[in-house]
Order: sequence, then structure tokens, then C-alpha cells
Amino acid sequence: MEISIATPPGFSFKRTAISHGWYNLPPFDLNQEQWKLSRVLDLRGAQPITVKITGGNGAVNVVTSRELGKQSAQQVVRDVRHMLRLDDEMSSFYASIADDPDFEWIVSSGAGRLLRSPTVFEDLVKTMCTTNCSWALTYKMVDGLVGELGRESRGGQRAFPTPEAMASKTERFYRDVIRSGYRAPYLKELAERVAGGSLDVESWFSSDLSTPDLQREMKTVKGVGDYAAENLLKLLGRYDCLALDSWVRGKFKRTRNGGRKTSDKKIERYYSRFGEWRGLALWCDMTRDWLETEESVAIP
DNA sequence: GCGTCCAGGTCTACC
DNA sequence: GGTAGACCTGGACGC
Repeated sequence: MEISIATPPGFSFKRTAISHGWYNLPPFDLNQEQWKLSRVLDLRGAQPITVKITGGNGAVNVVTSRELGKQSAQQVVRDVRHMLRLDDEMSSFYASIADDPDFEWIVSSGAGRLLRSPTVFEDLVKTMCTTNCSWALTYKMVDGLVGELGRESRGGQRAFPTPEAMASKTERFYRDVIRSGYRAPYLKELAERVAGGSLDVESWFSSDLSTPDLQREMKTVKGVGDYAAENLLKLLGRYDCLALDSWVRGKFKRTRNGGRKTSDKKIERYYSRFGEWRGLALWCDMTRDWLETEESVAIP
């Protein structure tokens, strides 16, 4: 089954697909030769399906692994729009950087939409798996979660596990099988709180709380500190924080500070001119070279 | 082969 | 509120 979803003017599928490390973590899979982004979506009431997404002129094309009813098709459209940030209002951000020669490329290349998961829960678990470890270990943990606990689509690929599936496993499972180390009790506790209904992380997406208040609420989750909360805030569409981690600090040092070590204060000062958009300006600046050549909006 | 360091940090105890 | 030390894993590196 094929579904075409209209994209906003200037949207770049390539820049969006590769905007964030998530494209490299299961169940996402990005084929950079064909520029095809695949993943399994858990439709809850129905068997999970695999979707393959490609860019086009003024639309993205979604091919599903089987025919879908009206309700399931609507959920696929909703999830794809959410993942690719098709409903994000970018004009204010683009206006804030349009006159800056170092950042104008973001407008002309259609960058600035950060790929995210269909659920806040998935983004939160993945973020917890990025802390204090190499990317290789992050991959190993996420791959383990998907492979061990994700529901299977018809083609044998797996979705990201539900909170209920994760809550059903023991802390030892997360240590011994997932190899998550000291994060094991954090993952177990988070899944239990979400599955039990005492924590509604999906509500964070439409929360009326101020960013500092929402950040405080996020940090009530064990294993979520400043970096993890700020990273999640970006994925929710709030960019008034920087989510500085060792990778960003190193990249800023190389690209913006002549290879010299710098303080967080200096990084904050550098991007402060972008106001409420400073987190997004920083992220685009740090990931500019993730695409070797500049992508024109005419080549989505 | 072995020890050390560190990578897309966080928690707790203590001051 | 600020800080030191502990916490898991696994790859890179020096010896």
C-alpha cells in the first residue's frame, strides 16, 4: 500500500532523515544510497507494520508492508508526520537566522526538523541509553531492546517495545541481556511507571508547563539528568536549552573554537543571539557536515 | 595480555 | 547549590 503525504514548502527529506542520530538506531534504518528510511510501527490494536519512506517533490511517499484499514492508515500518516516533524512551524526560526551568513544554509537546505520517534516513551528510553557511554554501546542496548521485546511485523522486523513489554522484564534482564549496566533499574522503573499509568510521558508533547518546569518533571525520572531532559525537550519542539554533552563540546571545540577547549558558558554565549531557537541553531551548526554536499530544497 | 582511559551523564552523600 | 566519587559497558590505546 502506498500513501503520499504532502510536505511543507522547503522541506528536505534528506536533511530531516539524517538530522539526528536516531536514524542510526533500531527500529529506524536509513539506506543512504536510495535515501529510504524504514522502520516498524507498532499499531497497537493490529500487527505492527514496516513502512519505507522516501522523499519526493512536495510530498513523502510511504510504502507499507501490507494493506491497511482506514484507522491503521490514519495512524501511519500521523506517525510519519510526527517523526518527520511535518507540522513544525519553522518560519520564526528561519527568520531568526536568515541574515546570518554562517547559518543561512539551514534555510536554503531545508534543515531544522529533527527526526524523532513516534512516541515520547521511545525517545526517552533511547536518550537514557545514550548517557555516559559510547555510541556503539547505545546501539547495542537499543538493538537489544528492539530484538528482545519489540513486536514483530509480518516481514520479521520488530517495533520498539511498548512500556508494558518493558515493564514485564526483570532488572536482571536489563543488566544481563540488554547490557545496560547501572541503567537497568532506571529502565525498569520508567517502564513500570508508564505502563502502570502513574507517569504519562506522552502528555509532555502538549504540556502547558514552562520549559524549566517541564524539565524538572522530566528529571523526576531516574536516569534523566540535565542533558537527557534537554535533549528530549528538543525532540518535543522546545529549543530554549542546549543539551550540551561531550560530543557537542568536542565538535564546538573543533569547528568554532580553533581546536581549543572551551567552557559551557562560552558555548551558551555563542548561541544566545538565537533566543528561544538557540538549541536548534546549535544542533544544526554542529551537524552541518552530516551531509557532505549542500542539499537544495529542489532536491528533496 | 593487561591496565587505563573515556565515551553523546546521573545519582547520592556530604559540605 | 555545589562538588566528589561511584556507577556499567566496551572499544581504543599504550606498554
